[in-house]
Amino acid sequence: MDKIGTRYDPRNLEKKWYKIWEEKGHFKPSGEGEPYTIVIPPPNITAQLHMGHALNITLQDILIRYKRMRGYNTLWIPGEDHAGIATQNTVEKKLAEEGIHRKDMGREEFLKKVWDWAGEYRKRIVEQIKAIGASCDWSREHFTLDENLNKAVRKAFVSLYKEGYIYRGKYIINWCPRCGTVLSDEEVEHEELEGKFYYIKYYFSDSDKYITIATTRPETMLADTAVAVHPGDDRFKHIIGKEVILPLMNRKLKIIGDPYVDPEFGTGCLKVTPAHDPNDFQIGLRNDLELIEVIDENAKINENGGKYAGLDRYKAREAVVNDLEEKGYLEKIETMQHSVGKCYRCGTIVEPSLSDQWYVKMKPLAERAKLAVQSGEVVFHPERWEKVYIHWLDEIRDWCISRQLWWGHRIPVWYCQDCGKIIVEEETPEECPDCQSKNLKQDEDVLDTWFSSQLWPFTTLGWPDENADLEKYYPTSVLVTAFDIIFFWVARMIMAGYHFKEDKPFSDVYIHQLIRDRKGRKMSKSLGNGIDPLEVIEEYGADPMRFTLAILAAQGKDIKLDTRFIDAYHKFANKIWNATRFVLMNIEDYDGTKLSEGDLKLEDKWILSRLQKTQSIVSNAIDSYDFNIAAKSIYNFFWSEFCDWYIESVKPRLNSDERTIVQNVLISVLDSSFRLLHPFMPFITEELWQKLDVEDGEIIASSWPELKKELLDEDAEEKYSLLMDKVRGIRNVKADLNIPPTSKVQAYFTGSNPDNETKFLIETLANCEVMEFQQNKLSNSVTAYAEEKYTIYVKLVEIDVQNEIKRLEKKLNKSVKEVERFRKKLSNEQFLKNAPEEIIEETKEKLQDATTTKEKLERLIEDLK
RNA sequence: GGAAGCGUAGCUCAGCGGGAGAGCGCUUGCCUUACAAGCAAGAGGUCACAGGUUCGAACCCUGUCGCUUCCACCA
Repeated sequence: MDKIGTRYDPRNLEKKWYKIWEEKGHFKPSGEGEPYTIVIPPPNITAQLHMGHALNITLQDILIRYKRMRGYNTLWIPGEDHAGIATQNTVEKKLAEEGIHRKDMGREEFLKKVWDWAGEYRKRIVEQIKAIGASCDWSREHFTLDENLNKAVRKAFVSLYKEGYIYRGKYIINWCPRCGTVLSDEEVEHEELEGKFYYIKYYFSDSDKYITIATTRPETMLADTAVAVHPGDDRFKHIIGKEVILPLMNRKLKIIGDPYVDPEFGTGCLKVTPAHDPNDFQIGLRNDLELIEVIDENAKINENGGKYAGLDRYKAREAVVNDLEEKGYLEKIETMQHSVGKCYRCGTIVEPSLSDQWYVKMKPLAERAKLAVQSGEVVFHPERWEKVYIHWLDEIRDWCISRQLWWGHRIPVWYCQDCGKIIVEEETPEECPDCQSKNLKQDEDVLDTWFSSQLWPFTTLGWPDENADLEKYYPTSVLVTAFDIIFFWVARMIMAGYHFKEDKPFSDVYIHQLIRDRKGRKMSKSLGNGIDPLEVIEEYGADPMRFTLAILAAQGKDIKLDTRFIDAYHKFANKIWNATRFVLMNIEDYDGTKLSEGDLKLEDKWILSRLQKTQSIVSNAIDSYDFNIAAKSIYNFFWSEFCDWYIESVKPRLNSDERTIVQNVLISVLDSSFRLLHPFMPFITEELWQKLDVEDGEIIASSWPELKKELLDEDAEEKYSLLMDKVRGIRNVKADLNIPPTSKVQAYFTGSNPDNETKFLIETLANCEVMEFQQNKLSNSVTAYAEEKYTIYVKLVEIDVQNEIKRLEKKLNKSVKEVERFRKKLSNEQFLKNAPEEIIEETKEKLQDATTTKEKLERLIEDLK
């Protein structure tokens, strides 16, 4: 038997075991049993692994390891996401440091650079995922920009196009001037900011009267093509059809009536800028207004902006406001709160602009996805996220899928340069089918990253090729993710699953929390409040980190993480280590003799019964995604019941002829505990299980403990629990009287004398001598501890009688209150009439017990006095 | 403007109809030969507030206040 050190040191053992598991092929599906499949939410290659990933990966790994041990044919497919904008930004930034712009090097050269970079970072993030212990099948690793994914993306695009879901059109889009691309509505984050509300006079063309219009973006007035009022607004009805002169630009604007205008807001008059505001664009369509663009793709005023051309949008705002003021057009400026859209990748304020983009019609796809959740085909855990999901689907708008980037799946669309034909095909066309021209040009844009991500649950299984894997593992079992990507990803996967595979992509969606710092703030680089999982693993080990995350994974909305917690569960790992050390030291001579009927003592029956119950709780909890309950339950069982009570109970027997029996139970409980703990703490359990040497192979591939009903023993549990009370009673007296635990006291129990087994245990655990009961009286050498079922007299050398009276009176006080409460309850006729029989019985018993205790205490105090 | 979640011990949170729980922190006593990263014993709570339902409410309902978040085109 190998010896182990006194301290748990995760450093070497984690890397060692990960390598062995992988080499032995334990991460691959066994090929037998019912399939249980998870596809990993592919982390962005730009991301440094953070605690959110750690939580996400830990929970998936718990499920996979648990199911693997339960005999499922488990498959966990790993992979990474190419993260279009984020990656391109990162590489561009790097190039900028060398003074290079991507346009200088050209598309091909730039992409080569990105691929190099991506290769490096993919490796890095894979290493980080492995460090957490993720038991995924690396032979099936995928990348969202892989060739087979590209094939899938092209097929998806072309079929959606041919079925009429994909269209191209010129609409107002969210433009990020920093990233130089369009963003989908979901990629815009809104933030409430304090802004200014400018009131501007627009004079009528035929009089010296004017109307006042309020706006937060005066620079866009350069592109105004109308003024709108509500058609039912009595104040303005009569001016509809008249014209005003646009200040600074001296353009004539027609006043139109449009129901969009809210008479209550601002002045009730709205300047209409169809090319730079989504609502104004709609008004423009309804009223056939001219579109004038004044802001270019770099957020600068273009040549249509007259003297302001070339100015940045904010500089232009200043200039416009100055001029307005100077020329007397500015009535007043107020401050107001309004929400501003920002790019979710770089934080730049987005510019609504007119642009030609590709869209997916979402309404028809959303219907099926909605039904899936309403009918229970796909179930969210916790359930409340279903509302969020359904609501989004109800309000869904078309999805802008083109991006003006280079890093991504290029749109499979070609334009004939001669006849203008648009060709949408999976394979690059040779010539134009209409005019046979070979002068074709592929669309410059790429697809939104989420367009490929939505196909992830089946592209990772080989789609669009039909194959055995797809047949066997689709639909997958569960998707584990955080709520922040329900719209981006979860909903779209469900839509895509039904559309392309005619089946759901997964049965369950488990939504976990976001990790925040201990003050509840987002972890971010700029705040410097991040906790780096790799540093945590380095300092505490992956196992304690995993256990911490699992035990904190209750159903709230975020986890406020503090390294204090990790420290606590690091101590738990150390406890496991040392308990094992103790057992190993005591089983060196174990001869392999199995137990036979009748060998077991009370404490053996008790711990084995407790173990069965713990097993049930852990299994049920994992089955229902209650990771915290599972972790807590095994923690309590192991530390408190096994270490603090069982091991302590059993120490003397290890030096007796019962040694073999105890060895048996120790090994058996430890073995099962390791198995129950393995999904949570894979490394330490593997290491120690090997030392225990109960079975060949690795624990990762061993079986989950079966519930042994014959070991459930309510009698033993009750008896042992009473014994625990008695032990606590004696310890209590000793502690209250400052008697060192090492000093042995004599204890007498009222009622029947404890049997030998119990007597022995009490003596062991409370360090006392249990004496044959005799009629005691309290005195300056005898004190007592009273409970309803017994009284313990403790014999000592000398006692401070006054202190002792105080101590007992304090207890008495509690008893009196209890008696009162139960008595009152039982004298309530309504209670007796309505409460269930068993509750009434229970209450009666409680009153009886409390009364007994109270009377005993009164007598004891009387004795002392 | 809608919607959701949360307010329980000093801190972080669990419990979610029948005697207030955990970890950390705190107090006291212990180097009891697995572990001082430990053992034992404690102190500490009108379960945000106000109503209601119930024999009984931290738990269910309504409202109020506070914190957080999501959605929404109010210029």
